[in-house]
Amino acid sequence: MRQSAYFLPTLKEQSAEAQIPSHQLMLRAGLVRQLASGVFSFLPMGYRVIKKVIEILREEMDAIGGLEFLLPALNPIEIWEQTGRVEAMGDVMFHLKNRDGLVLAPTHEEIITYHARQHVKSYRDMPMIWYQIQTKFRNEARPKSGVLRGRQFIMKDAYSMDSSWEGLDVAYDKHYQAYCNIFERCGIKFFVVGASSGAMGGRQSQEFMVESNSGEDTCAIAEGYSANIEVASSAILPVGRIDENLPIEEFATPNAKTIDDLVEQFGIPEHRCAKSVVYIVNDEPWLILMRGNDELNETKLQAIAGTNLLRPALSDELVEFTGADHGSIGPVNLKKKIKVVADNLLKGANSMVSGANKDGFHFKNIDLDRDCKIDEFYDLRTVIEGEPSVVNGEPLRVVKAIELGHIFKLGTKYSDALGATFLDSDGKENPIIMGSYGIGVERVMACFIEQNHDEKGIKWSKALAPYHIHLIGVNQHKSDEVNAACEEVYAKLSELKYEVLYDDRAETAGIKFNDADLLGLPVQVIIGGKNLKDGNVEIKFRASDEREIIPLANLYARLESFLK
RNA sequence: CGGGGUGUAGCGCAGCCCGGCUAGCGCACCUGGUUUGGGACCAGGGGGUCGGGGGUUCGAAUCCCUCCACCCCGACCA
Repeated sequence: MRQSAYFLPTLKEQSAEAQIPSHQLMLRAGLVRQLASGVFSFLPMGYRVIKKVIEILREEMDAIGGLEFLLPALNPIEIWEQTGRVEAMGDVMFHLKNRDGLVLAPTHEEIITYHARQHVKSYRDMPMIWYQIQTKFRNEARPKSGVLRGRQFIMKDAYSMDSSWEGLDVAYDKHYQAYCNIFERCGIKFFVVGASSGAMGGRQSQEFMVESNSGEDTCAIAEGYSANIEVASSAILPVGRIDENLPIEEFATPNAKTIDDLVEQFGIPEHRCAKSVVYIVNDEPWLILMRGNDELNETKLQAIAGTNLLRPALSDELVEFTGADHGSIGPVNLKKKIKVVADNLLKGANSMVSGANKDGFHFKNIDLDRDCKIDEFYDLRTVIEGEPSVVNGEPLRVVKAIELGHIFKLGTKYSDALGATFLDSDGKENPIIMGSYGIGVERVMACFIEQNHDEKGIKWSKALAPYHIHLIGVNQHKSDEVNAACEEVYAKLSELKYEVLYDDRAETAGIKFNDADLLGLPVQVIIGGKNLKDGNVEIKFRASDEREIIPLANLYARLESFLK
């Protein structure tokens, strides 16, 4: 492709709008332009990268037996009502204003299940893997970070259908391996974490993550262990018992509202404090007891409660249920009998301090076994950097990460809701057992750039590069010899089927070099009078920024050995 | 949805607080000339509803009201 006839609007100056490297570089290198908040146009060069990503996705999905569909973004709302997800999605789902009964699909479990119900009627019809690479619409409350969180984006979404749970395990493992292949082929460094299934429903799920300060997720990782902070646990020791088990005693704490206050004013060790919070879970109050200043992990609470309809109680609710306001709540002498759950670290603990359910007072010497009734114990806390890993005690690192892909064992949530059943070999009707697997296409592109750039621009891998070779004529419009050599090399490279971008513009050398480094094609072939008079050309490898000056005659062999 | 910020030529910005001649600068663009291996130089030129609406004023990019868009932090997030 001749650059003189191409549309590649590179920018010398940086827009203040773009805050993260991938967003800045996608704008500067002429790959994308923003049309509205969370909505991007892909320009020809950027779309070539998208197509490279898509082709890798397609090859790897086909390799595990996936069948490619193209499902509509416009969906009848009735199907979504049958699975209860109109409510679950809430504002995230786009609804049309001038046509009742249609929504824009944020994902496609419902539609896949709908078609499966029509045609997958026997255990002999499975296993099946159906996938598509298609545009999703999500009305994000706050789009951000360029294409990383958009209101419209391309997703590779796949769905497995099996007649047995063992079959689901097989399909899940196939996707796990396919995803590893995909990200390795793209040249992205990633890790996999155990994750929460969120509102998707289902059992096991894992996320494919890229460590990045631009990420919105937080993960705890150590050798042999990695988990989303939403589900991560650690081997930190329980509070336990001390020998001196004194009788429970009330004491005045007029100026202590927080655990920190108790620690400061009364010298109580932080881990001997039990913090109480009240949540309204499905309209039912739960008192939740946590150690010291441990943070309640709401995602874990949602998983335990089996609902995401929960919220912290309001002040007047606190008084109604416990008898006290914030800062004086505890598990002993609750005004009303409400459900009490506690973090595992508090199991069997004694000599604890907690609120007395009377404003301005706390109890000390609480023995959780003796003085109050805890209904259930769960892992409810959010892990903290440095805590020992449950695998081998190594300290956990807590890092920010971008979610690139997510695989779920859905189970029968959607097949149950939509009545997608099959007959097994005994002639018995069963719901189809499903899995769901997604990769954000733009995120793959952005994550690659996050990991592969320098101050001058992008450093594309061969797999994702929009073109492989950047042929640069240095002042070729002033030299017939240079121009002739460029034209000859361009013709030859085209004949050899290389993907070559030929910068034949009448621009100065500096502009061409800087544009080339910004765009970041893997190899630059630089033809100028300086070297050409000795029969040489220069090649520059963008990833390493190494240069070689070689005889023109050797160019093709050198390129073949590099790009092979 | 709460908090903060921004909106002036295609892009990046100044001017606004403290109202006042024809609204500026850099880049880009057009014409002519000189240059030519890391974002050249000279000369000339085109391009503006100062985000929209309303108000105050002799006079508004500038002050007030209101709406909108975009960015950032938080909440939320399959």
